[in-house]
Amino acid sequence: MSRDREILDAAAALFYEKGFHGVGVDQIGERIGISGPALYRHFSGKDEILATLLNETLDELITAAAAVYDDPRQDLDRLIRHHVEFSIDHRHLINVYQREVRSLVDPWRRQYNRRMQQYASRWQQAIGRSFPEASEEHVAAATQAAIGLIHSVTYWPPNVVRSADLASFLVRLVQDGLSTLGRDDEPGEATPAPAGSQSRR
Amino acid sequence: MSRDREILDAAAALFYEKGFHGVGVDQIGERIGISGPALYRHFSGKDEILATLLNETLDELITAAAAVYDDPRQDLDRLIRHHVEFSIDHRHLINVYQREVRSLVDPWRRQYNRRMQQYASRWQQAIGRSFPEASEEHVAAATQAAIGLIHSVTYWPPNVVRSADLASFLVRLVQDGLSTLGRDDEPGEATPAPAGSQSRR
DNA sequence: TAAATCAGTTAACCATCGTTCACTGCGTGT
DNA sequence: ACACGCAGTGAACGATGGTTAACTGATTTA
Repeated sequence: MSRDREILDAAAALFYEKGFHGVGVDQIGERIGISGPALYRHFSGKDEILATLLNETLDELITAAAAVYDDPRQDLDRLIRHHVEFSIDHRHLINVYQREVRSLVDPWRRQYNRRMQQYASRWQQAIGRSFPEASEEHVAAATQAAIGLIHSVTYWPPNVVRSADLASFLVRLVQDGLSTLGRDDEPGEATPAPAGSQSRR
Repeated sequence: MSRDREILDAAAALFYEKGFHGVGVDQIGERIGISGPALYRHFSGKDEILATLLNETLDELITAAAAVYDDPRQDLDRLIRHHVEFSIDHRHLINVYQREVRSLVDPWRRQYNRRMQQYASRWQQAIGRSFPEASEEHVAAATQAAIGLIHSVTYWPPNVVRSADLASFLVRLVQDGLSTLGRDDEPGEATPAPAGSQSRR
């Protein structure tokens, strides 16, 4: 395995444990047997390590989201399943991404937000096509909700994650949540349950 | 408003923007007009500020989750709605909580994890009672998923958050997602695929 | 064989950060 | 009037972190 990869993996693991600002370059080096400033032979600095890490994740997500079937539902299902599996397999990468995008500095930050938005709009398209009657607003919200739900798996306690059919279960959860968009029961109270639960607003 | 409150609010806003380790005590003080070490007249240190912040959040969540109706579904709905509204109203607190629990140091950390687990098991109880046929494993996973989905709202882009019925929409999303637990279609493919939407090309 | 590049090392630099210290007004109670 | 505690201040300290510099040994290249 190349040194660059070793460094990236070690950094990913440490960022996951202590956060970007909570980890020093010495610790990153120590984990792979080299120490301290040797990292600067491979990266321009700590910032670039984080940026590379996040860009790699986005690369994979975006390319996997590119293929488009004819049937929108089939397409959406594919999107969901891939994102679920990726998020389970790369728990700490997704987790680092969520917590540390704000730690990116400005050369990379702008480009990053652009690409993330691009990925999100892929989702939004797939969801919008699958539920044509849903309002633009609801589709946008559902998009964020779906991705957010999947990402949340990176915060779950480990004993809950150790479940054989976790991936399939998560996929179904997302699908059933999204099915809200198919039912247009806009007016009235959302809760099917009997009266008693009061709602403000 | 008391000084303590001012400090806590300023810290919450800054932690939300730059993360716990990305913010200095000087910046916190500066935001409310005092500067630097004046904070130490009110808190024992930066750590205590974070701990107080997170404890406050948990206090409200736990006390609100205490009330128990007779009907489990009604109870669950109440839980969902409160958590949704709280998460929307206190976006940055929830966000800070998610990203920075690991930044807590050991006096507080242990106590905190215990309380959070307590809150999660309230949810798990409510969900388990509402869907008695679901397996323990699935109930645990669904609990994490529901909470995670709601928390994800704190990462959404602001323009998506600005939606009038966001709260109700989120509640419905969670309810519909959880309804997966009611259907025990373990074997076979998950996709229900009602042929209501065809792609026109 | 000699030169150049690569991938490390240790030491040092400078900035920043959390925290402590000595000190200062300012109300308040006696 | 006077002592006292509260809530500030600025300066200083020790630790740590990211980065740079000078140097070294092995491997590749001319």
